[in-house]
Amino acid sequence: MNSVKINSRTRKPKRTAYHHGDLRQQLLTVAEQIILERGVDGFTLREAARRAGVSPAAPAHHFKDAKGLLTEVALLGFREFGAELEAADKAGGADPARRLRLQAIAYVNFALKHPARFQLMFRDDKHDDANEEFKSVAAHSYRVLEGAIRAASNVPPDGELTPKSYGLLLAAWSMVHGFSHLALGRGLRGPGQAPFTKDAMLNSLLPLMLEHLPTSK
Amino acid sequence: MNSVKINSRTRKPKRTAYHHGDLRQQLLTVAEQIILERGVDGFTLREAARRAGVSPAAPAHHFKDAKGLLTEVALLGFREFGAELEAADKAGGADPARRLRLQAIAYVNFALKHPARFQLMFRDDKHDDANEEFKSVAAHSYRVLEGAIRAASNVPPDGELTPKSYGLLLAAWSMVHGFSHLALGRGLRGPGQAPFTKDAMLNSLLPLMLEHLPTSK
DNA sequence: CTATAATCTGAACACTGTAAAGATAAAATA
DNA sequence: TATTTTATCTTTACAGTGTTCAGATTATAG
Repeated sequence: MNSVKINSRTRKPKRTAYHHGDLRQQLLTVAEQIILERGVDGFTLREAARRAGVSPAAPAHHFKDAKGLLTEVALLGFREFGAELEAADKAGGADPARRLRLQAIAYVNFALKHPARFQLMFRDDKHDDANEEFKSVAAHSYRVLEGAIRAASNVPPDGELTPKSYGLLLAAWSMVHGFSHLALGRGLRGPGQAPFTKDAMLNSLLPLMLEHLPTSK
Repeated sequence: MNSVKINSRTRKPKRTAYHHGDLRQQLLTVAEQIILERGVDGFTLREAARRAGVSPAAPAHHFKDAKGLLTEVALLGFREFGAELEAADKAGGADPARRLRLQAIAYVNFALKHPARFQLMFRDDKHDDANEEFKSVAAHSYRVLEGAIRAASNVPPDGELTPKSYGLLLAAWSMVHGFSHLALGRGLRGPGQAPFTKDAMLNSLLPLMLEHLPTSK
């Protein structure tokens, strides 16, 4: 018969070996599944341990505590988020308004595609303040946005943002961020109180709103 | 000497009477204090009971569960919120752009003055979906904004919003909502990573952003 | 004055995060 | 290879949580 690789850990098998072998990574994986299924606040460390097939105390050897684990998940989220913003920015070519618009779409697109991850990323109370890498990765996403604003406002990369350009940045950021939050909540309702589909929000509502995305100098 | 009213319940006295007398109201009061001190997720029902000087099981006689209590707090928040939006709207007189701008300021002002309450109000997972009164009160705030949008877009009170006017509504709402969220988080930082004061956010940053608040038809 | 209903307590249960001490196995060293 | 060291995981335990249930107490209605 097929000889099966001993200790092949694909899903969540009842582990036979005393050592897991890949616990750190698997905890990150199941943590993401849990917050997707149960929401950010539905996450529990014990449930994560359970899904990874280890005891409740095992995660402590890989993460300081529950917050530490979630910070790491949020960090990974910001990595992907920043990369997608950057890709959108590049796709905008030399047109500042287009760069900004494509970034805005990428922003909301990410939020709708990874709702739990996105919500976690902006839930400060679930992050470990002391994690410098997290702060650095999060700051990178900010700088991608700032780049497009600079281009739109003719502010050189080294100089400080002018008040006016900072106002533009705040307006654009707040707009996409607020829309993402509203879209992920229960507040946005269509006619007859029916909730919008994600598709409708992304392809109908968002374009309507982006008509009002400021791009001026 | 001064005769003291027996059982005068001003703060959190060790209650002598078996019945509290005003438990429902006091639970609402201490709940608001708790989320202010410890954040929305720092709230526990047992702590609320402790502060009210009753047993952990007592709140169940006035609220279905912890969610029920928080829903009530959020409801009261929306009452005040709606009233402040309405006042701002009225103060705008006959000028639609001014009505919108004053509402925007009132929106952010409320968020910064009552951070915990505001965050609770928009944390769907902490609300009881079945509470019709909550939904109704929350919807009222929405309609205040909608009113100003109608005025700005020349849409009569009975007709449906046009796509364009709905885009305007989404843009304005998202902008103030997103700004409020960012302002209450740890994301917004000034030069040298120093956090902005609430005063700076309200009186410097917000006006800068509102330069880009759309008001067109 | 009595019966009923509202209100609150105490004890219990099933959870939670995390700490401490010990078991196991892998890796490093001799 | 044999032994020590280190990393990883388990077991046990503790304090805290929300909520339920049976009973105690008091207010209210009849």
